[in-house]
Amino acid sequence: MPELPEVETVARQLKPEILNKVIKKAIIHDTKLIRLNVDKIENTKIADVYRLGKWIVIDLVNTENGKKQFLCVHLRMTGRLLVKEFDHANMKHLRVEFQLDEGQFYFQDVRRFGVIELLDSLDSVQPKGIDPLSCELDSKRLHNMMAGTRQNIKTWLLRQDKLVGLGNIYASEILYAAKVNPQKQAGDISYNEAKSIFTHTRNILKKSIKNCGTTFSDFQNAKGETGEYQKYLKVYKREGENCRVCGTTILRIVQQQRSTFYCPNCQK
DNA sequence: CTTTCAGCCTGGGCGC
DNA sequence: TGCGCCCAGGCTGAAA
Repeated sequence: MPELPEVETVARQLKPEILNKVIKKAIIHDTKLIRLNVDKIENTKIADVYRLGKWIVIDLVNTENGKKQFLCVHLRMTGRLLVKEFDHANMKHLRVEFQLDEGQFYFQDVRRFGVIELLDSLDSVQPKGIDPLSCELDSKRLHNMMAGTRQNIKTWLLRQDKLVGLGNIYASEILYAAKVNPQKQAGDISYNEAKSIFTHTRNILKKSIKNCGTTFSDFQNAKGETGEYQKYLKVYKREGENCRVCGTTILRIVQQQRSTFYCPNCQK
């Protein structure tokens, strides 16, 4: 599922392919995407491409009047932003195509959870939480943020108003690496545990970005390729298999309507 | 204020 | 072969 490393991968790959090109036309194939105002996007030059939380932001400048706009894309579950050439006949679930002065890019989404909209301001997509890769975050701040909350730590890690960018895969992987039981209350996390969670969050996200993210079934990067980080997953989707450290059977539990995978021996 | 939870959406996999 | 059912999960908005 697109979490921080997958979104970062798409933004990084997309940028050199479309930077400084001009959007000539957008064709919407899915009427659910009414928030995208097609007329206003014509003749806008792509000034930048980057990640903001789990959003991909494309800065646009109108070539006629200089007006700035932001094309914001949230992949949610199955969304893809693709720049590769397409055989249109085989292009299932194509939602929007953007025709450039040179080439094109596409938004494809099987399950239609994805969001794509043209905004005058970034206010509505500005993350409330802190980016885990930001230099503003450290162990002490993370520990302070958890103080007083009764939610379990796994659910807390998914809160985008606290940390931006973690999803179900990395939350399980981080807690396994940090040897913290996912059912523990966030408010009961010790400083040393918070420190371990902080360190492993950074390391896991960075390693996943290096490997172009995780692909379980749907994720593809901007060039239509899968990620590689699934090779390194220790607990996610490994229910019933053995822990690679101690051999104990990996468990699956449900927290907040979401699967959590963990080793009951390593994570006490 | 905090925390919980149904619903959105589709395709794949399973049991019968 | 096909039908019904369950599962995957990021996020919103309403309820508790």
